[in-house]
Amino acid sequence: MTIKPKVTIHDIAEKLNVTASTVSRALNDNPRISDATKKAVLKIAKQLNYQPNNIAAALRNGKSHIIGIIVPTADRAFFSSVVRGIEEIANKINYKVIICQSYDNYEKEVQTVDALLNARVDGIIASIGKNTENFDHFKKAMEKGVPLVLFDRTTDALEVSQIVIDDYLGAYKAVEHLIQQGCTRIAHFTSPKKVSVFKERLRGYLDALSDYGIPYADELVIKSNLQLEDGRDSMEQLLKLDKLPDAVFSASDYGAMGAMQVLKENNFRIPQDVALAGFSNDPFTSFTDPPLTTVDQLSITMGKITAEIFFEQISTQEKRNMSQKIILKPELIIRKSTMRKPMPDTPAARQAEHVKLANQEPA
Amino acid sequence: MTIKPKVTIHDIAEKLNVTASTVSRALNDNPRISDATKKAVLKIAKQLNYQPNNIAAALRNGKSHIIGIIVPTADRAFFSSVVRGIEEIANKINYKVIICQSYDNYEKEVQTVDALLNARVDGIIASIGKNTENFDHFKKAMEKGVPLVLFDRTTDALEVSQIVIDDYLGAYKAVEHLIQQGCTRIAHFTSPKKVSVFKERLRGYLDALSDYGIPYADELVIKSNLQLEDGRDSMEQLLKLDKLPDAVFSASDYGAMGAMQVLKENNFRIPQDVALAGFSNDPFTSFTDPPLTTVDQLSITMGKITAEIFFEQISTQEKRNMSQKIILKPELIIRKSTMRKPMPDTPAARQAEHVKLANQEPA
DNA sequence: ATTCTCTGTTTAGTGGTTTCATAAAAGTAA
DNA sequence: TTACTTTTATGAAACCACTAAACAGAGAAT
Repeated sequence: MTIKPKVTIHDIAEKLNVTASTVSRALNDNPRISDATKKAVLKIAKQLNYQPNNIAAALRNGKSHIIGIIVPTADRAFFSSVVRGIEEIANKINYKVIICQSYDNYEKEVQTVDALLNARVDGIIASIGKNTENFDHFKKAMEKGVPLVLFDRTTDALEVSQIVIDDYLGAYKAVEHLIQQGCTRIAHFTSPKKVSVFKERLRGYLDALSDYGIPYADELVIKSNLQLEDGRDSMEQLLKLDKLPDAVFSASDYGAMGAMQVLKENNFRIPQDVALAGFSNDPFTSFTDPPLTTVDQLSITMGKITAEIFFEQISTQEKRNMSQKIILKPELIIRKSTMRKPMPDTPAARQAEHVKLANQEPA
Repeated sequence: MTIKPKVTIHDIAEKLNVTASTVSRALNDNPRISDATKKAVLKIAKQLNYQPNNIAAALRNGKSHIIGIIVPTADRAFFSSVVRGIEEIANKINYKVIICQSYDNYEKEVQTVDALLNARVDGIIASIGKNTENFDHFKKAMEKGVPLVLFDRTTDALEVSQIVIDDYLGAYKAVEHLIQQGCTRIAHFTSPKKVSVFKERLRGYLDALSDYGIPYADELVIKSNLQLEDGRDSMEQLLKLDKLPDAVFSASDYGAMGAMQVLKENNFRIPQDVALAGFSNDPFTSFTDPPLTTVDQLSITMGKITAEIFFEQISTQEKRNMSQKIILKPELIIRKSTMRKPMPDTPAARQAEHVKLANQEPA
């Protein structure tokens, strides 16, 4: 493979006996250049196989046309969907996205923000790590004039736009649904971490119980990391109670899945003996048996809206310092794991019977 | 938010009464600068809140320390895992990754390569789109001296390093396992597309049958897009046959899942009546009932190896033009959907009984 | 006295973009 | 037609922030 020599606008200029500035203007379709010259430049550019150098332009313009995304990990369904949504919007207006993973590690997150500032990204879109309690690194970005937008895992400690879903409402809807299905002893799996999403889901759970006059029982709220194993452990703990729950609302789908496994291993019927609901609408939830009722987080939508808000903000100078909080309404996806009563024949009910996933093809 | 003024190495230089080059060297820990000067520079840099400008350095050095990744879509489990693996390695050596989606669209893929060349990425890692049959855009990148490495969806038409899994072997293993479980009429779901992975899986299926003396039956090989719905349709088609199959090996997990749904709706027992195996080890496969036997594609490993090969290649001049093809051995994940005979008590068997997913936490 | 070594400076890029200047062409008013 | 203004099309040079090759001066070693 012979590497072809690099060609710059100066090479084009030389060929045409004009200056580099003329070539630059011609390539940028500047109205002050005659059509004839533009055509000639374009022709030679093609002929010489000219490749623009964005880096040089970025240095001069102070804009890289690149934005940084920070997520805890790139391969979790929710985050990869958001990333997909962001890239989709960014791509349309010729922006590129750098993706960085914080692994929920505070130091890594700090370093990442710094690395993105070094790279001179035009802005940062982030979902804050689970262990982050100090936000100086994000403040630093803002002080440097780098716009910041947060999604899902956000904080009110920063004056920035945030896009979140209403975790409280999602949880409330789920628990309300369980109550309407006749459940009266509803357990809840939550996290001990100080992450707002879990606190909100707990609040939704508590309020729904209280609104429907169902007494709160301390032993029914179990804290864990909400992974599959934790869900199993939590369910086993519940099975040791004198009075068994007749429903479990887990703040995560994985937790609910662990509970489902243990229930089935112990020959409980779902939902007749114990109804089960999760949170996130992870792709796997539609494939369990029974399919798992869960709360959809509108991940792709969240990515697109996040990107739209972001670009709106960086495009107009006035909006640069405006911060807005967008709260998406999550959707309760009712599936068989909670259907103790026959559903009325609504579109939603039919949908619940026959679930399919979009946009998933084999590799 | 008041935006602080930008500070450059010149500002630091001025403060210390040295030149910018001295500052530059000091910051890069160049041995020609005395420790005293280095310390002084570092101190002032910190004091002035200096932020290095990678773009200027990139322009000067001709290296951006950014690599581009092109995948069909970023939110498919397999690809997001690979991306995760690549980012992980890249991050360790201070490289950033730009992620781009081709949506399996040829024109988009061509544009994307061009955009990455404009961005002056130090290399490109790509998985080729399903509809791409001309590779000139990749050749162009190589001609410009931008290293290219392909993974999973690759082509032999380019002289580049490729990292793939042995689809043939994976399929062979799956079918062999079905045969060993006593299945003799094994159907196969495949794709009509000219993508090598599916052709290889088909070849593995055929060879396993032939090696074990099982006759090939044309009506048992069904072509489709391999999505969930396609799997359902294909299974329904199979159920209309006079002689039903006693196993289905689908070239995709979604296809297998569709089949599982239809079989359960028709009260067939899995695996006793029909055994089921998929391909990809998508996260959902461990949560179906019964859990689905499938072929693991080692996605994170593939990402890491791809990144390692890539960086090895760009770091040493001699290796730049060396292309190697790495074929990973896929692993057959045996789960209940194919276990018609009791398993011997091996570690693998115990693992199949009790599956858990790593690194999956709630959002 | 000569040659190194150490530490820094000078200078010249890197590839575009943009401000300011300018020559030629075109338009306008007397 | 002449004199003056305006417009059009382009050039020259500065600039963005950093880096590296070539060069230089002081003190140490030979």
